[in-house]
Amino acid sequence: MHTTMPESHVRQAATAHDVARHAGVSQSAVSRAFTPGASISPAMRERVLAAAAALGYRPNLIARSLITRRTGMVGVAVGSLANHLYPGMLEALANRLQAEGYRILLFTAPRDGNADPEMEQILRYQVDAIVLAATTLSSHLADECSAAGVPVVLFNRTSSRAAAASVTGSNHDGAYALARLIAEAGHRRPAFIAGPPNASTNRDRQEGFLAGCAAHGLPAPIIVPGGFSEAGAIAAITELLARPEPPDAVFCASDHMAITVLDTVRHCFGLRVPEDISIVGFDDAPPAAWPSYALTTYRQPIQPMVEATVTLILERLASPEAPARQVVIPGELVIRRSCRLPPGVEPEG
Amino acid sequence: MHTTMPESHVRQAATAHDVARHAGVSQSAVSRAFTPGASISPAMRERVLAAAAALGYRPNLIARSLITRRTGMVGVAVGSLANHLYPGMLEALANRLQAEGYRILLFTAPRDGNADPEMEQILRYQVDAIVLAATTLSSHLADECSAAGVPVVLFNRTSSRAAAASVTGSNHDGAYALARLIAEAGHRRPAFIAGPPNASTNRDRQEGFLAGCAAHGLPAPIIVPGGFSEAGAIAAITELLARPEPPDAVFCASDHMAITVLDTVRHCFGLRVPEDISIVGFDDAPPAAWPSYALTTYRQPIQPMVEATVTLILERLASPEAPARQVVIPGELVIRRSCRLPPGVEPEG
DNA sequence: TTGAAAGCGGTACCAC
DNA sequence: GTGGTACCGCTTTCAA
Repeated sequence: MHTTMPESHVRQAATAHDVARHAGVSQSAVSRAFTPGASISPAMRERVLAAAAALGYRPNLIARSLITRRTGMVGVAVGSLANHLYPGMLEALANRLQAEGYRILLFTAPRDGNADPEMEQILRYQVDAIVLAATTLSSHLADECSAAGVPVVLFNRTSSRAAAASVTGSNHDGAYALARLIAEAGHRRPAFIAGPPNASTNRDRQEGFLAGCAAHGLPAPIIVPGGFSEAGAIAAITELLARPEPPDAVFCASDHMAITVLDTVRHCFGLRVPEDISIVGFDDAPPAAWPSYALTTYRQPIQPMVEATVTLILERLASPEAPARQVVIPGELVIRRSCRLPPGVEPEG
Repeated sequence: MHTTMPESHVRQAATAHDVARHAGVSQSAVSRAFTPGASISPAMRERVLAAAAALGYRPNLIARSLITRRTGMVGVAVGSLANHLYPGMLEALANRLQAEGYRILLFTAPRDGNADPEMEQILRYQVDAIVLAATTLSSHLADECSAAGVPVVLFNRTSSRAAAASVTGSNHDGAYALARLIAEAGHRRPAFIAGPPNASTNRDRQEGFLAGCAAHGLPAPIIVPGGFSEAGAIAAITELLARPEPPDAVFCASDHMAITVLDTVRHCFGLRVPEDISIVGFDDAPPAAWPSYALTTYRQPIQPMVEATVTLILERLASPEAPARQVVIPGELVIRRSCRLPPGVEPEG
């Protein structure tokens, strides 16, 4: 003999109304019981909570958002997760955002380019903010979001438009530092395997590298496109090594490409790194630290970058009228063993 | 003297009502214009669409979901993305789901164990379905979801409870096949570096490996816990190599651990692989194929697994009463160079 | 085909 | 502190 249904499958979910009836109180009271800091007596809250538990009630956050105008969802657009920098970033961002009471609505930019129709959807979901972490996404999209009044933070890229906030590593300075390291280690023929020309991240690294080479007495590097992809990187290094005067130091615009290049150089061309050729990357993605690679690179500190991203979001949510800030997180040179060392310098680890 | 605001920033987003007024029609008409297959004349639709474009109207999917009872969101819970199998899985799943008109609401299980409070949130968001891809999440959670009437699919794990659908690779058979390979290559002292004992995936692989060893004349393997983590894997291999009779073949319960073990064995202990010791893994995660590792492993085919996951979701959404299916996707042995070869067998690549 | 009106499940303001 | 009620933005009967 039982009074309440024995919780069978697929019952219609209990609503605040059901709970109110069950507890013999108003529906408003139910709402208050689930609103931290609302004006409600302990006795009442107790009573409501008991009824809620009995019915397996769960507040409908979607319905709530309709009136509060906050969904608690942050749209995150990522390109390929094949770049080893992004899985860690995504996980850290999700954790940090969860701690602030937000969840990630994830959008992946399809390979074949045009992500705009999908991005249109992201706005229809009334996300509270958007993080754009795909180098390939048009900045037109960022404008679209800003126009819709949704705060946008560009992660690991910038935009010429002032409306978008952004968080990046020190791309220019990092690449400059790598050029200097290469010069001081006595290399004479630098090369640069580039990412997509329209990616701000790639552009800044290229500029920094060229400036660094020039400043430290190196000739202008050979520049070959690699497109931030494995296939592109292989094609690029193959072309470089086919030259009559192959480079003695190669800077890859991302660790992802650098790892591929390292493997290719060693296992396809039988070269020793760094004795025959030095390879450096950018990011300090996890595999860069693996002993098999021991890649010399420039770190983009994920945790601080994520931290800054969340801060920017919260800032703009609090005061939408404030100007968008562009934050640059300083990185650091990580000297391992894939690049010849200048006199007196020791690798880490 | 203007009638409509000149679209400045942060205007309140236009609603269907605004569009209706602007077009001089009813709000219902606006709704119909944006509902494929609704009963509306071309002229009317045209008129509404024009007004919508003029106001920058975007249908509010959240409000819609309140009445349709479909949010178009699928909750996905992942553990650490450090396991290289998951980023690819997540990307593939997001793409596939997007093609079906669904987006991913992402939840990450915090390191320190208890994910239940966060999981409670996932249900409050009224997701249409849930994918559990974290080995560490309690299956109690899966029950919770089923009880709430939300279809659940376990990815890369199973549960003893019948309520949850699941998709896994052929863990038992794969591990069995690896044991056979090890035996036929002439090894005599097998070891197993295990994952968490309560993970179904680990359990199945262990059972398969033990069975395979027994069936092919090998002694029972030494079993050491590795916890699916890098630190655990290092501790495990260190312990194994300190034994008076160290193993000559080590099966790691995941590629993630196998990669770490390979690096440790080579760079910390100065051993040659596979001449001094054979290492095999499970998953065929991307780094397994990198030339520096050339890891012999058993493939879990991500694409078919994701496909099956989406199919299961769609199935259960269409007929909630149908029994939950447990799908096993067959894998295949991937023979590379981290394990000694049986006579006559050639590595791939 | 079209418009009016009743909700969907909550929150917030209003008196009491 | 509590209950009543308007309303968030949309879909969906129901008549016209």
